[in-house]
Amino acid sequence: MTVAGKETPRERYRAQLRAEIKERAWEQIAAAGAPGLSLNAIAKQMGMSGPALYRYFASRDELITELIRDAYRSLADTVSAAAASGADLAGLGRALRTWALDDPQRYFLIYGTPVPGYSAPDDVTAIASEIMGALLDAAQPAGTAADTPDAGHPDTPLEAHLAEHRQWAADHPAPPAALRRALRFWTRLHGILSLELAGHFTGMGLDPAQLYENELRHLTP
Amino acid sequence: MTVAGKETPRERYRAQLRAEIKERAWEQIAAAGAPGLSLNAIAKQMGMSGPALYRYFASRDELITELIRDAYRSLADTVSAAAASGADLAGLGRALRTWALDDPQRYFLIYGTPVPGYSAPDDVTAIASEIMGALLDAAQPAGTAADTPDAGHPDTPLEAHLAEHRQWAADHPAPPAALRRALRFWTRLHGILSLELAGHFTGMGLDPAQLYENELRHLTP
DNA sequence: TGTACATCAGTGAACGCGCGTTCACTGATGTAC
DNA sequence: TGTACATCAGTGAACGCGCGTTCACTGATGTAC
Repeated sequence: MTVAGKETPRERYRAQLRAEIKERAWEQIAAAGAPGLSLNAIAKQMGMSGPALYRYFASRDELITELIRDAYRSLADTVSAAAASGADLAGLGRALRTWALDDPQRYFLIYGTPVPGYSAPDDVTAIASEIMGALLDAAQPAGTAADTPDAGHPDTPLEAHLAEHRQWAADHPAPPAALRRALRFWTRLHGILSLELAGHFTGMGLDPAQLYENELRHLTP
Repeated sequence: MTVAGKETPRERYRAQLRAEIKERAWEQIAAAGAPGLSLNAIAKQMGMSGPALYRYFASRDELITELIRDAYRSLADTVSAAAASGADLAGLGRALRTWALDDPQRYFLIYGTPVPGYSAPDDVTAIASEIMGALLDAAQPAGTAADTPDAGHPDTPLEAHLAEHRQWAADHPAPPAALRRALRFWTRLHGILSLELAGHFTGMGLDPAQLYENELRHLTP
């Protein structure tokens, strides 16, 4: 960071202000959810007039799109960092939960209720498969059949399906069993996590941490 | 239905119009998501003026609250009906998916991104535990230790936790293993389902139905 | 069966608000000679 | 080092819009005698 290089003071200031706008945007989203995001409200909170923000973002939609991108990026970095530090699947799972609890609305911006008309920018699919790639790296060593002769051969219809469509993991060359493991890891943890973040377990009097840890312990099969 | 009884024509008309307002509300939610729900827009679509709706709902919030209640009720009825017709856990799972696919935004109104300030009305927790009760009924016969002498004794910390806090299932007297099974059933299927409804699998080129069926097949452990 | 009254559905005007966005303009900051 | 010009951040007024909600009122429907 702080490469400075060709960065003029004006560019630095621009980047700084863009960053502050995003920060305030995240605060607003945390306080009222993404649909309540308002450029005018952000401007007011920053002590400037509404139209001023249009120097930094072409429209409200562009700002939201950027926030979504940043959310994906942040999650990918978190997962990759955990994987790089030698964490196993369970470790990645804990990193995921920590990241989600850190800002629930950021999690929901990625995995929450979709807005019927809107669809995420194309380039986030690349980041999404980067995330799945990190999961696959961690799923592989412990993969059920990773070191058996048949490692590359699917033994269930689902594994066959997954092996045929590998775009979601940027054509990662993991054995089918690992593909299945990684995907199941993701869907199961998302199940508990999204219910936790929405407060459903609290309403039921249950401890989400215990449910989550228990699910982590049963990832192998 | 059609009990008529003491129902005056005026009451009948009122009930009918209330129902039509709700129908239009669901259409709007399906088209633009819950945050885009507007009383004025509903009125316009029904060919009447905005203020007219205030004869039927005290406020926008009251309408939404009612829709949430109806969504819970509809899901509870669906699950109960499946259970009553002798479906096993997998059968309930398929009923759940059918119900969700029938109106994704209705599913998200219950299980989707929470609005930071808002909390669901108190009485829906009763319906929520009715749902869990139906799951437990179906989870019990096939419960791992349902007919062993130790049926009532938890054999994991999680089962102990679940057995101590049974409010979420209206104090249903199921053995701990069944509690764990039912809860896991719910969180895992919700994981796949919510990702499917949000379109994440489509973006990945995967077939949600196969993932779902595969997960259903692995519910026993 | 007919009249007098009460109930209630629906209207139209109005209030106050906040939204996204555009536009012409001021004033400060940087660049070129 | 100083002047002339271009760049660009930010302002304030304005546009058009839709929102939730209130209020006084009209007109139809039901009720009581």
